[in-house]
Amino acid sequence: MTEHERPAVTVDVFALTFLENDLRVLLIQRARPPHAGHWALPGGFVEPHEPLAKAAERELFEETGLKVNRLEQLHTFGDPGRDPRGWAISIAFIALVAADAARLIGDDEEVMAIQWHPAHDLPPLAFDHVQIIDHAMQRLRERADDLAWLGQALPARFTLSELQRLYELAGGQEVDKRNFRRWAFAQGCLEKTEAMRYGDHRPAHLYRLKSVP
Amino acid sequence: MTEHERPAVTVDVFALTFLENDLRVLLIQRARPPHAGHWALPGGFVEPHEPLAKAAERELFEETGLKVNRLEQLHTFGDPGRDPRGWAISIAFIALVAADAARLIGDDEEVMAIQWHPAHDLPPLAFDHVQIIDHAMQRLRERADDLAWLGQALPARFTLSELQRLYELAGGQEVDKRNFRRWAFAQGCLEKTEAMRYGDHRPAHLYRLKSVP
DNA sequence: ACAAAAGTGTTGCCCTTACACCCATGC
DNA sequence: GCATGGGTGTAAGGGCAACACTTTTGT
Repeated sequence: MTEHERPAVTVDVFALTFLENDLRVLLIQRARPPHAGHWALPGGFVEPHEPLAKAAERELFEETGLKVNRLEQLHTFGDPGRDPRGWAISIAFIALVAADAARLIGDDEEVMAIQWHPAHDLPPLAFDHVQIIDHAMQRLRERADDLAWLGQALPARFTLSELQRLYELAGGQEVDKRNFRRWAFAQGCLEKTEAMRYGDHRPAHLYRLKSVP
Repeated sequence: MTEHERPAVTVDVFALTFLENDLRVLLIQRARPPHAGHWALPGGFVEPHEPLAKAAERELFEETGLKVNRLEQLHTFGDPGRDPRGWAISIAFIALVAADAARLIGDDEEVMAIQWHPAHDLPPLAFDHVQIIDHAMQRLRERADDLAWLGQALPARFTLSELQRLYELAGGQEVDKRNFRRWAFAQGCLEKTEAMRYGDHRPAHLYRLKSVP
């Protein structure tokens, strides 16, 4: 097995949240070449004998301070030329996270800045990360009606209007309010809380996801 | 980038067909260690700067003589210990192929035998290939009602009963004949041919998939 | 009082499901 | 002529989509 040339192997993480009424992607600004100054998905080299999901979890935490439980494998990218340093393949993961739980304090010299970027207004990206994000948004569309999964992008408590807006952005189409509410309740993963959200107008009931062990 | 230890990177192909009224998986018998004598999915090392799908296509052809156009990426496996030779990750692909188009004449000294194995009666397998097959069968269940995709496992012309049997095996549940036919036609990917299949009993009309460019 | 978001039911339609008998051929 | 798989239609029920007005708060 030693006779074969080997590629560098990395993991990249597409982390998505719902913040300020919009879908946002977690990006870091690279401090060093290649692509110094450009924005990129958090990620890095897999360590020897490290499970891939663990590597993704670790890199995400090192670079952004974000701790995530459920990473889902998305796709593996290995096209020639995707990394200017040479032959490299990357396993991409997708995670939905609550933005309020995130401090975003990285501990990595290679990172200049960390930011939740609006998913539909992205800066120029390093490597082939545009492709990775395309795949991820596609996956999001396909799984939008898995409410228990989608809801992970929301804070612990949220209004039904927020949930609906998230659902519409993820799925790529608008839906009727009453139909949505009926459908959402029927999914059986919502729990009404006593709390209300007070704001500009009529207060809204807050809901949370039923914890699924 | 040179300072990192690198894993061996391979591809494996789960090729499925519908043969003798049953789902069958293409397996090769390994001629050399590790796991000499055991059956395994076709696959092998990715060559430097080779696109992953190309590598899978090439390895499948070298080991089994099977040419396949549409390989779909399935999942990437990288758990420690999955290869006794050391750190290795594998990108698994899934392909549905018509068995009649397959000659199964490999050109590889490492392969002792090639066979379409009944998917529900598999021999002991090398590496973590049981896991890969589990994932693949899961994917099959999820996509069973994509008829244009599923139909690739059939020969160029087939009867509706064959299609239904394939559908039931893939999806894991039986369906009513009349309902299935109505639904299958409604998918819009079937074309009736003039030909009939003559056999033990009343002849059956043959259908084919509409070619999707 | 008015602007703005929260909240709430009913109806029609289509799609899905359940279900049973005749037909054409080989032996 | 009989055994075997091929082939066909209908009716009832459930789920989905369309649709508008009242309520509650902030200003």
